[in-house]
Amino acid sequence: MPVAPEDWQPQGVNSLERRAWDALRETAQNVCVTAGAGAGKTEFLAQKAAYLLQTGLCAAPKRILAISFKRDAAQNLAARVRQRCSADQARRFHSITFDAFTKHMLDHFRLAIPDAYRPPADYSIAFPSRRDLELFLRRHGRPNVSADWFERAVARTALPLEETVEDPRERELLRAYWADQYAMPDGALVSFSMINRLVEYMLRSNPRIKRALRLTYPFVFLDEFQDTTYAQYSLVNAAFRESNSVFTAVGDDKQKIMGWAGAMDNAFDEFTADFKAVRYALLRNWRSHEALVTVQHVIARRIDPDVEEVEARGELAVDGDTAAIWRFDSREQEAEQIARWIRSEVDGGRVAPHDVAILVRMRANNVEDELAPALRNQGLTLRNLARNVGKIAIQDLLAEPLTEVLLPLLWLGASARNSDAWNTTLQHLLSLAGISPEDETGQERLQREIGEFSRNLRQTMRAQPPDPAGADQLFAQALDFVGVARLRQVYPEYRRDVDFQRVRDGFQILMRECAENAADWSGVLDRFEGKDHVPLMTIHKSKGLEFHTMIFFGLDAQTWWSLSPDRGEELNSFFVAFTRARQRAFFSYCAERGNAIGWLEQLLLPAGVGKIDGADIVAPDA
DNA sequence: TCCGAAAACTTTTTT
DNA sequence: AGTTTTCGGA
Repeated sequence: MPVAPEDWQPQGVNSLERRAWDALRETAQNVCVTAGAGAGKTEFLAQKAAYLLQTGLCAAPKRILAISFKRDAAQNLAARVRQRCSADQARRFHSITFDAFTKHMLDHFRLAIPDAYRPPADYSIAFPSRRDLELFLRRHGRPNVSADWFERAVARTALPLEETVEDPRERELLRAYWADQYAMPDGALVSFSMINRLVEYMLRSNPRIKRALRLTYPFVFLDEFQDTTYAQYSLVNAAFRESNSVFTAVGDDKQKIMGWAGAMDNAFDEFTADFKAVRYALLRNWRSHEALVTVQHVIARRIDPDVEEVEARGELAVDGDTAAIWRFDSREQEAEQIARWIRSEVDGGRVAPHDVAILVRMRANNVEDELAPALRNQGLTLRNLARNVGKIAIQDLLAEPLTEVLLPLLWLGASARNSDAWNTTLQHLLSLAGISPEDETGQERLQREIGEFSRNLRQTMRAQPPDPAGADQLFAQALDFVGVARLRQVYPEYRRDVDFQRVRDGFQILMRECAENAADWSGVLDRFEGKDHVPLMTIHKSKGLEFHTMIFFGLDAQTWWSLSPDRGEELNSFFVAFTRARQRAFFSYCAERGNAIGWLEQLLLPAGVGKIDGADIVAPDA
């Protein structure tokens, strides 16, 4: 039974701020919501979805389409809506990545693509490397064309090329590229840029499909809107411009750090103009406490002089400095003192190692070499999330479906009565085996199988103390139980051998590493997940995350060569780093590498950020 | 094999 | 802007 809109109350939270409430109830016009760091962007979208679904404003069979860029963002949003709504309602909330959405459209309406550009049904997804593009350009006698430029040209140029490209040489080159990709020896290879162009073309040339899409989705959410590329925006235009579908675009211009990768310069302004959107800015920060928010505001104002002040809703829960610049003489001292500081914080019971994130601007691998030994001396482990195990980064591996399936399964062996692991495993295997929630005998059979398997696993683990060979054995056992063939059938990203092997090898390598000198198997799995490790990552990877304490490593002019007061995006990435902190934000630099950035210091020091001699952050014999 | 110059690279997601 | 890799000539 739908709730009347005026009676609807937010689900699972006490209240919404005034602006969020207004933006939520705006269902007749497009809205553009600026949600700064910690403003509760995902929560806002989940509440708006609940509002639309529960009031019948979006009544069955109509659906909400929510588009995110990253898989985890799409999954988080979907999970929150599932918590807030009935299963029936949540089923009409489609939270999906941009690329998954376009690929579904392509697969569903492939036959509607005009002959000249229609890919074969059995195409594979390509991730063309710079090298691939250079090889193509060389093959076609255009070695002087830059691969970067060409990549963007493919992404930017609308189809059909015969009508949209004026320069005949450029047209011929792009046409040759499409032809080449379709005629690869192992079958057609299509990149997501190409899929985007195909779907945009398909929608432009098929008013009926466009109409059906618009009728299916009267409400569309766009997450992290500041990172939209021109190609994605043109697809949104082709699909929904001047339609009755109502948009809710959410993001923060101050956190735009993907411009170099093709994000639009001014996505919010263009969207506001093209879609006649009403703008709202959320004014609360639920993540950080007041002292940090005050400093954040100083940086925010430098990015955008018109930015409104934000109300801090985080609670201060630490003594002493909450923001400071740490100055060191040498690299050695910098690494050693930071390690000792973390050690003393952990010993003092103020943080766990994984609450302290070390952020860098770039080259996390080099920083790992510098910091890891110093941390090891203090009995701490640094986890560089960008590090490759085999051919995959640890951070990516942890988000892979293979990991999501295998890890809970292994936990069943390593810990007794782990109900979380049991439920997750059951869910995964039910869907892998295609057993429906109504099929009780099927469910029971599967539960018995899982029970038997976990007993076997526990036996193996008891018989075999952790070591790399044992890790291999357990991994093989778990993978065998799940079934490689079934896994690869259900997850299309594993269809090609190279793609599956990359993930499988990465898992095996990391598990083997974690099994070395571990006390027991649950310790191995803890390590695998990064429990009690100090995370190290780039600012870009930290986007969307939060940490109790953030240490930014390398606030020197050398690391930030391109940072100047008027180079917007670099200041944005500094802002992103700062706003990851719930309680404390520290910035380190050392004289050996270069001075701290003068103008940035001048910005931070009057805002109450102290400059501290690195020798003083923790006593030498502490 | 060595040297110096030139070029490349840095920040990344996606089934 | 600085570091690393590649390349050409000896």
